Amino acid sequence: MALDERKLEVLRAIVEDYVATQEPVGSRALVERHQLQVSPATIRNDMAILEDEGYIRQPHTSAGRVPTDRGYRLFVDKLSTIKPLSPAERRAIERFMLGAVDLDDVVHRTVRLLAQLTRQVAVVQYPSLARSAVRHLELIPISTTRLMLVMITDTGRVEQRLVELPSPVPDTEVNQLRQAINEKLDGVRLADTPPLVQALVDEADVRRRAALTAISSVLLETLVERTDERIALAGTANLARGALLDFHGSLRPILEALEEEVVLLKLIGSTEPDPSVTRVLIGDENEIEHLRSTSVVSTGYGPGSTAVGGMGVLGPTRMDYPGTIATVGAVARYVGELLAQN
Amino acid sequence: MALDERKLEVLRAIVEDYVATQEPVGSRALVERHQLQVSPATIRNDMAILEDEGYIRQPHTSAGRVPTDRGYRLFVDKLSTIKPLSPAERRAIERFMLGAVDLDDVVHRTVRLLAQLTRQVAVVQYPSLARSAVRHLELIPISTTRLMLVMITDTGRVEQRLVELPSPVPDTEVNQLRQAINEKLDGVRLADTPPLVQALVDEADVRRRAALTAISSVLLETLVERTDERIALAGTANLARGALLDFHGSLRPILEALEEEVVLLKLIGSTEPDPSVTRVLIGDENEIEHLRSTSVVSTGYGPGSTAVGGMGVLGPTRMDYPGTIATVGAVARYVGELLAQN
DNA sequence: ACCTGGCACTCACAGTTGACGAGTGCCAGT
DNA sequence: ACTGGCACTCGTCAACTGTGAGTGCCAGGT
Repeated sequence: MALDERKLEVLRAIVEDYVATQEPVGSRALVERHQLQVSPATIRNDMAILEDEGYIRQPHTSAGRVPTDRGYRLFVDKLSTIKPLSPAERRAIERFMLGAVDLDDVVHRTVRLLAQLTRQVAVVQYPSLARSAVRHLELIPISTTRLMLVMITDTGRVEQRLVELPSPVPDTEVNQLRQAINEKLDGVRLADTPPLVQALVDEADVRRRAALTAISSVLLETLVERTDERIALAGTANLARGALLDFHGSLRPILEALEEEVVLLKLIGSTEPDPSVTRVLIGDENEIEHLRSTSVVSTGYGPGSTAVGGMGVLGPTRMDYPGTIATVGAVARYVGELLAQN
Repeated sequence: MALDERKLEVLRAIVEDYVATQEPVGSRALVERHQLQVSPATIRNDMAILEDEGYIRQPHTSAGRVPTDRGYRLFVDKLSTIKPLSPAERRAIERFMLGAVDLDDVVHRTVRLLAQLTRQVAVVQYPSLARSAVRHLELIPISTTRLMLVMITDTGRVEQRLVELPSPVPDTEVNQLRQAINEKLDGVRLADTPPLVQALVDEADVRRRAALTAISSVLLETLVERTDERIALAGTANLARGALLDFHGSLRPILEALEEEVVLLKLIGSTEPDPSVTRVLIGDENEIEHLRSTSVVSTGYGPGSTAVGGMGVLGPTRMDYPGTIATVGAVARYVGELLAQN
């Protein structure tokens, strides 16, 4: 069932007006605000068809029309052109990100920037450990039977764990362990480390074996197996803006969902390896029940052409899709470049 | 103006009932639910006096009475006894905190635990760098002109910064630098490091001076001067629970205030060095304008008898003060013990 | 085949009214 | 010093009404 040119134009007009005004839009208002060269009655007929097809609906008789999730989907896929960022926005991105001192700082600034630019809730996943490679492993003696294991990845993440040694190990021995471990693991992607770590333990002479076993179990258990994904969140206050209309008043379930890191990861964690793709999930399409009244725009980011993490924003289905998509994409690209510089 | 015994009892009853039911409480309900051996009319007289003194007020004529901020203050200071935690709660604390792998994990678990137990918004400050001491400084060569500076503190915080060297430095030299720095700074409280760092630079022979200058400036600028306080937040969904009644509907300003780390630090950042003191800020007493309709219960925590950071919860002025105070105190003590073990 | 003006119809919304009841303050009596 | 009684206030709720926006449909025009 193909919709003719004008009906599509009507749908676009409805989406744009509704997003802007937040009020159901009627046939008269439509012909007035857009240059549709026909009468309201004609538009009404088109609207009736659009409603039959499920693209728009009436909140109640004698109200204007509102886009359905399906309508937004068609709009996003076929009717919208991506808005280029304004120079002011470009400058905002650079100014905001300048002077970040470490990865934590980068992630925090990014998430706040996104929230501010889109005026929505922003989510940024830290570079995934699973997709990072080891840059360096450091062993720092804390006492004779305790080591601090510090792992630095190529994406700038630094993780540290305390290792309890079964028996005292002298400093010189620690140095040798460090060297051995680094020789084996340097540059290896975390997901590929398990067999190498195992080999390290197996090949070690008896003297070192106990210590290496302790270290390797900490390494494998808390850094490799437990996919320790971290998340930063900002802009929840933006949810409260149109809460009454957008979420019929109850922010609670949404705020609750946002506190579950697992949920957030599902939303923006990129299964998509290509960071140049931006995904849009509209209302219903969302798997998480409590977020059925929201839309999510997300993408991956990374120093090269493969994503190491995801980021995105979440807002009411009634959102400015073209603008949001452009902003999320631009910020992700910028962060990717920033990461590439280290 | 001293209030006699019964009037205080009436105030306590009003606070308790109002906190429980969230509805203005009238004289009849009061005599029915509490064993005040007098008639409603008598209570009404007492109430009139309590109202004159500013401890309670009427939302409108012909409604019951509601405590004022001043009334809550009197209640907290004089009328409430601290509820001991239930065994279930004690067990919850232990179960929840067990198996934390690093400081990040401890802080995250703590803040979620607090939010869950009190059913309010919880805030936890990371151990303040300013109050921590250096346990170890590590220099990790990334390339010949780049070092990763990793600082580990006695409170378990690990911070890392990239240092750009003006000229290449060989690995052996890096080892000597590391040793020199650690000898000088090990165990020193961060606040006391600047003169020592300066001395290090001054005493260094010319060969090392350039590298040391680079390192010291990163150290001083981003770790010592910039009081890099970090904060974890959880339980914002709890705000939405009674939002309509407690905050006349607008969560927005509160959520906004909670996104400002500076604001949160003011709230719970302990100026109080003694972690056994629990502070309560009620409504008006709060400095931050947008949080005038909330109360904050906070305390310091630390491995010993001085606080290294603060934690607390924020909720509507109508909150269960005795329970909240007890919970915050218990969690803070538990975390303190946990930190002492490292 | 498509568009248009006209018209009857629907229905949310806002404002009004009145009954109800919770709660008070006051006073006279014990 | 407390109590019962009583008049009074005022918010809440439900029922009712008028208004206007917006629709669907139809008959007529191009």
